[in-house]
Amino acid sequence: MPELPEVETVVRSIALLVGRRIVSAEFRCRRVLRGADPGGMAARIQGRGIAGVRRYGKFILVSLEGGGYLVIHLGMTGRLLLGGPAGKHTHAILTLDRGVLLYEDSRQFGCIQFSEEFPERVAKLGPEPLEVPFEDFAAALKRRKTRIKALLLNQSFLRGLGNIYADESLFRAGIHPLAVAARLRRDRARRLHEAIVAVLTEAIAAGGSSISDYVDAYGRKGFFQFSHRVYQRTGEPCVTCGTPIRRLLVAQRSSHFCPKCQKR
DNA sequence: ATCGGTACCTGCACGC
DNA sequence: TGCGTGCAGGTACCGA
Repeated sequence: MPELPEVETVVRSIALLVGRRIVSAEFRCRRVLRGADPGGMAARIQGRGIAGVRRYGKFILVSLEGGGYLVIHLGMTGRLLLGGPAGKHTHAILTLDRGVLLYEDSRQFGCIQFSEEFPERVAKLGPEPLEVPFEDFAAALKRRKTRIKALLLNQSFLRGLGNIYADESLFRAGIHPLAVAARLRRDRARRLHEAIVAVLTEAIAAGGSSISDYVDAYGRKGFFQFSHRVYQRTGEPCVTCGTPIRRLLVAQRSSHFCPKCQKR
């Protein structure tokens, strides 16, 4: 679910947590702690103030007063909610000096971890797609022989794109998902760079895409799903030429494209 | 060093 | 009503 625009929307919706204090913490699921001890982790964050909330690709870093970070990834079905009753898939409850923050994740692909240092996993990510200069992007493309769709999903290439926005960007750039990255000519790389920026910017403005269960911290859905041109539109007519949208597997992920507008 | 494939979970839509 | 199948915004890990 949550790709860069959704995570950005969540981060903006919890920005008001800065300055509040974590009074107590409860962790109910070892899996989303990646094996850490629930009690020990709660003890380390209880009583600490929240100094900042930032997004790095699809990661959320909550920096704590006195040092250290809560490192949160929403996986496929993760949610951060301000208030509301805890449910079957509530794995973490942070009680604040004002309000409560819940972490829910039905598939448990996401995680919450505590790190004293800036986390290695985040440091290793590629550049932000909305910030990377075109020359850097083009040079990185040239070095990769993999298929462009797989590369766009690779977080060490760019951080934050997922299946929806990779497909939507490739459509807007007129590039076939199986095109080899290193063989893209400069003008096509330029179109792709511009398409990524445009798609992500529009999606953030729309509050992200709510396919099934994505909501922000107030439970509000996004509405960029109404602007998808190819993602999960298999068989429907291309908005540009009317050709039925096709689906194929690339790197084990569904890829949606127009066979006429996106030539190999 | 890079790849493609598989595993990890739960829930839902669908056909029978 | 229930059961089997396939699919879903994600990453980590394996062997080639």
